[in-house]
Amino acid sequence: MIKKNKTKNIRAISIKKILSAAQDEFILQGYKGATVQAIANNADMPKANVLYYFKNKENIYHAVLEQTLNMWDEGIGEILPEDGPKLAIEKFIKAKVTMSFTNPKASKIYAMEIIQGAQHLQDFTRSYLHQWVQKKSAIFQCWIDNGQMQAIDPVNLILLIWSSTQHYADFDNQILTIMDRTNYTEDDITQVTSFLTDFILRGCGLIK
Amino acid sequence: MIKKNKTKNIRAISIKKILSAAQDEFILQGYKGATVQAIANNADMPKANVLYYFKNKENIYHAVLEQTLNMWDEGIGEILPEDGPKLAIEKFIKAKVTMSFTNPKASKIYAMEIIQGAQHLQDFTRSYLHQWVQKKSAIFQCWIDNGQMQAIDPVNLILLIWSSTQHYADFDNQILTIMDRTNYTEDDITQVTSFLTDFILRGCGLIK
DNA sequence: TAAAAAACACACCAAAAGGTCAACTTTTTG
DNA sequence: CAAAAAGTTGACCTTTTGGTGTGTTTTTTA
Repeated sequence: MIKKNKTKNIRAISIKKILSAAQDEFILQGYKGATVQAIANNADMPKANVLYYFKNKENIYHAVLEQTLNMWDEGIGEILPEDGPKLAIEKFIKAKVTMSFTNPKASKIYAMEIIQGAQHLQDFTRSYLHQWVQKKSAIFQCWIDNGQMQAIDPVNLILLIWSSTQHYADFDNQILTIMDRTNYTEDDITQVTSFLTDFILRGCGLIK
Repeated sequence: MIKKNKTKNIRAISIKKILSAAQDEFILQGYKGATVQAIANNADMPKANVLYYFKNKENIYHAVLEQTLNMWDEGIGEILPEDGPKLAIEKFIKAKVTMSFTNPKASKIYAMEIIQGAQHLQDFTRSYLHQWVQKKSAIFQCWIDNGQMQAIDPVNLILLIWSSTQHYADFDNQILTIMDRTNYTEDDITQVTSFLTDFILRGCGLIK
């Protein structure tokens, strides 16, 4: 039993190393540009060993993508009817900003996949997204109908929150260049959260 | 003289065809994934002919990138001190939204380049951007100091406008999936412009 | 502790792709 | 109209790279 854990660990650790190395490579070089050899070097193991754990490059990418989608899913935040518009938006923005700053790589992989036409994304992922937006839009619409917030198109609002938060992850290079810095600091995350929260709540007419 | 124009035309037309084909390929496949052969097929000419006009693949990409940056530059819009905050922001948003809908490909190429670490972008481009933001921020700061608008961090404001407008180009696939459609319509551009203009002006406290 | 299973790793192969070359055609020039 | 310049193209070469095969070592099992 004790020994069984050892190989399980070897497997788990190896896969983890490979996926982490692969994520970096896929971001930097794109799907085709990332070579199995480079991933192997990055993971400190021979190429054949990488291909022992994953049949081929596409499987590696799929695993990275799956990991990414899980993170995206976890970090998407929740919009609950009982929270009301103000608190719900605050929570939503905070979740997304936190995600962007703590896991920019997942955001980048996802962004590249979508920009390139979501060639590797399954249909169910797409319909899942569609449904998510549908459901959350309905909640916003309720609040609008109840007079809890003014009439603002919920879909466009969701898109704006997504784009403005994810931007800090996807375009970190550009933003850091603009700010004349090399890394985000702990401060940035709170600073950006408060900027976006204020701005968007005001845009929604929920604060003055 | 007349004859001279003929070859000039051949050249111009060929280059145009190649760059257009290349842009599509680079978006769909990434830099490494795009093959000269595929670009040639797409442009309806043999590979050797493509390489007659451009020494190598990197040069093709550089030409596409240059074209992209020029468009980005033209479409960036202007922020003029004499316009005052309200009109300036309106113009800025309109320019960016129009760009996103009429030339999504340029936006995508640019986005991918930045996400991947701007490996092919010259330093001067980066410093240019830095200066642009610096200059425009100063104008916003002036308006704030003059009491023409409330104190909102100009850099984050510019980033929000960039991200929220470009999102419609870069993530068009996702957005269309969410909306259950296959193409943007003429209407979308005006609809999005008015949504973003209202929302952002309200976020800036420039309208109620 | 010995056999089986899992992990490791070198050497190799075949296909893909970037790029060159040399011959040929069309257009321009004077 | 003839020579030069520009454009076209198939064939070929070389490097890269995804993937396999085979033998070895380590770990598990009973």
